[in-house]
Amino acid sequence: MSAFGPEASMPELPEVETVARDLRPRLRGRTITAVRRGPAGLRRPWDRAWDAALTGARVEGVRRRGKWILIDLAEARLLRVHLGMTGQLTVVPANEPEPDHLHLVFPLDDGSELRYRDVRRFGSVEYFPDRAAVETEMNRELGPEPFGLDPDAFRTAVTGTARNLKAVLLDQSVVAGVGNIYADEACFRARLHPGRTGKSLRPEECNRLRDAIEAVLTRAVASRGSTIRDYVGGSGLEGRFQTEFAVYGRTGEPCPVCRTPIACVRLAGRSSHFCPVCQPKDPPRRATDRPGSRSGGRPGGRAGSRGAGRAVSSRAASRRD
DNA sequence: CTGTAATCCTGCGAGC
DNA sequence: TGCTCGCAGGATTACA
Repeated sequence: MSAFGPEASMPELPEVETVARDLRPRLRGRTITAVRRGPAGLRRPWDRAWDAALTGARVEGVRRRGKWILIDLAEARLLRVHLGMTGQLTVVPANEPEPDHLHLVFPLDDGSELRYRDVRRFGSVEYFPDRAAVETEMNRELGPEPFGLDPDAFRTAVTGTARNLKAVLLDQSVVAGVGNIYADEACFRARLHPGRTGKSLRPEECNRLRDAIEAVLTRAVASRGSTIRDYVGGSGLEGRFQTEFAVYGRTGEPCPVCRTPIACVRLAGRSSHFCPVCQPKDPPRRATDRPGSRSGGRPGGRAGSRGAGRAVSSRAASRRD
């Protein structure tokens, strides 16, 4: 592992879930007593009025949605955090020495404090006075959580686009929480080339992908996510899933299944790792396939072509009113 | 519609 | 030793 920065945790769903779980018992029931800010701004600018709004706010709970951490505050208010690439959200004793790149500190009523540190400042911390309004907006932009995905809806979303699988998996409106690492790992587990187009997948391949996403993320959550270099979760413990990477960051190393060197190409603007043998680019044709068996009569589900102005895009498939 | 690339940002390692 | 450069990438935006 040489090409990764020192803070590179690349927080995807498993890492964010780990942080949320670590923070939950440390934050629940606590009251924020002040707000301190560092000089550097984050992705979304901090509103000075939030200082007063947060002071005295009691924390009711900590949740995760996609890659977002949601800190529920009393009176239906919300603190929303995105870790970006290098964000770290921790609760530590207030007398703990402050590290560099510390951007936000929320002292708590028990002598500890919630800290947001972020070297590359791709992350964000935002306050919302109306929790329900934010959730409505998030549910409009985010697809379903990747656990217990409805196979039919997932198949519709995947086969309804000409984009490649890597782009589809990174699209948070299709499935929420998948990032570059777990997209590659899921494609490997499903034995699908990440450059395959969504609409080229047969139903059985869609189901394989669906199952692979869930399996990879479940295992990663159980391992407390992946630690690349010295990333730590909200409690200071390291993740272990990086030792289970089959393809990610393993360019040139042997495929764990067939020993073929892992390849790396750029897809959707991201480095994409795969086994050229286990994940063939061309859709496999089975000997048992009857020639000419799939002809007419597509089930009439016409999802596209909505004339309205808004860009509904692929989101329509997984959206529910 | 799809893809590509730039944007934000810092640290690291390769190369000179 | 010390410099530049490319790269890492989540989300967003502009453009081909």
